[in-house]
Amino acid sequence: MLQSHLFTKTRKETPKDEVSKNALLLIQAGFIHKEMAGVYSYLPLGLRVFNKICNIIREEVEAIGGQEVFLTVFQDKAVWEKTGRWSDELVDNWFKTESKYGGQQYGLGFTHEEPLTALVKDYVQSYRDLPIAIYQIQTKFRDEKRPKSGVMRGREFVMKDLYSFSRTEEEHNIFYEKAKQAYTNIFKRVGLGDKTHLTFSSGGTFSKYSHEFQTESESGEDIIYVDTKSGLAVNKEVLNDEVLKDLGLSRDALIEKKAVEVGNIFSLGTRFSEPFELVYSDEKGEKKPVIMGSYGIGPGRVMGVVVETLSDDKGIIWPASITPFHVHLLRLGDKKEVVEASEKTITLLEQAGIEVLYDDRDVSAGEKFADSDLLGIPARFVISDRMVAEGKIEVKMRKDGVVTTIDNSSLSLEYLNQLKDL
RNA sequence: CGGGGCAUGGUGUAACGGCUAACAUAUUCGCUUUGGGAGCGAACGAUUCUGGGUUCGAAUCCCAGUGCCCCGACCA
Repeated sequence: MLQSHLFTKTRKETPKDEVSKNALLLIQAGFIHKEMAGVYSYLPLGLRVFNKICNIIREEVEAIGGQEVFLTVFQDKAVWEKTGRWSDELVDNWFKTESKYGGQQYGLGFTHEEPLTALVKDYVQSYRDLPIAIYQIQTKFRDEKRPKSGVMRGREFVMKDLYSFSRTEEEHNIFYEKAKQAYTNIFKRVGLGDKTHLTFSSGGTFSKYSHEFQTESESGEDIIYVDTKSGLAVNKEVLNDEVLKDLGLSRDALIEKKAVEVGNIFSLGTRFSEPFELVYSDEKGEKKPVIMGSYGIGPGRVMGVVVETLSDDKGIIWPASITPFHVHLLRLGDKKEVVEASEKTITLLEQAGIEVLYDDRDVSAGEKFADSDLLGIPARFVISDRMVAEGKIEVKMRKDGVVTTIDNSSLSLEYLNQLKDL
């Protein structure tokens, strides 16, 4: 990709109407664009990161049997009245709208338990139809009283929401554990593994606990207590002696941390299957309620947390798994030999399946370096007069700043492949 | 939703109630330059958030609205 053609631009100054690190950097580097408070558009760079996060989620969710669907944003009032959740008293963050012709009311989905349960009822009647796990990656709308922290808490945001439908408690628990593992894998793969803790939180009506995935961050709104030994954590909301005893944790070993909730898994029991009469016939022809669970991750929030957690004072630092490009190749000067060497290297890289952002712009070296640091692509290649004369390429790693020079002719496939997996 | 703050070219800022609203950056053109946001010259770019009011005169003072940020409350 030619940087001169890339639809976006870095800014020298940070926007004045943002304070949070994630929004400051993502806007300054040209990944996102602010539309309104709590509402952000994705530009090409941001979308590439976003899509990579979504694809990692897809891989892990499908590995445990999830099947992707795409439900509607518009919500049917009648469906939500079945659980009572159409009510503005019960749900305070609905956005609702109506047709200016018939006056028909629509809700803009803030979650999708109701419509999906209603939908599944049309397709599940027998024990043979179960278990199933259905997920989507979909825009949600929540009328937050106060959007804040950049992309971390918006009025419009995308969420991966997965719902499981099981025949029995035991079957549900098996899936629940798989989901827990899948989530652990996801956060590890996007580069948040070290700082993300499986956290016990309140469970609601149908189970004692739910589990949150909380990433340590000063920008977080939650307080968690991390057990230094196991890495498990307890949300402050549920921390008491009984809980500690339950979990076999000692108060002395806990460390208080601020954290961001990046994922959450929840046993729903029959909370939704009952009002919708979602039942199946078992082997004996007896009707039984379906046991449900729900599992959410916000890919945009994940992107924000990665920026919060991994950036430095020069800019963003992307993990290779979700970087918009694997390599940022800076061409210094426009001498014929330099251009040729650059293009040759790009061909080689792209043949190895490496995504390259090629800074072909006619701007000063300093500006290219500064932009490169800001954008945060993990490996920076520099091809200049000096390098070409020596038959070399300079490689600098964004993460630790380590600079090496490699022989132009020795770009082995092995070497290149590791750039995709740093 | 309660409290506080802010609103000026695309972006970031300046301007005692008083000249043609200034500077930087970005953008465009020319020349020079190419290893850490380069230099010189020129050009483009604003209904000072909106609506009222005070005043001979308002970016500036007052009122209302809107938007944005922060603190708090809230957060399946």
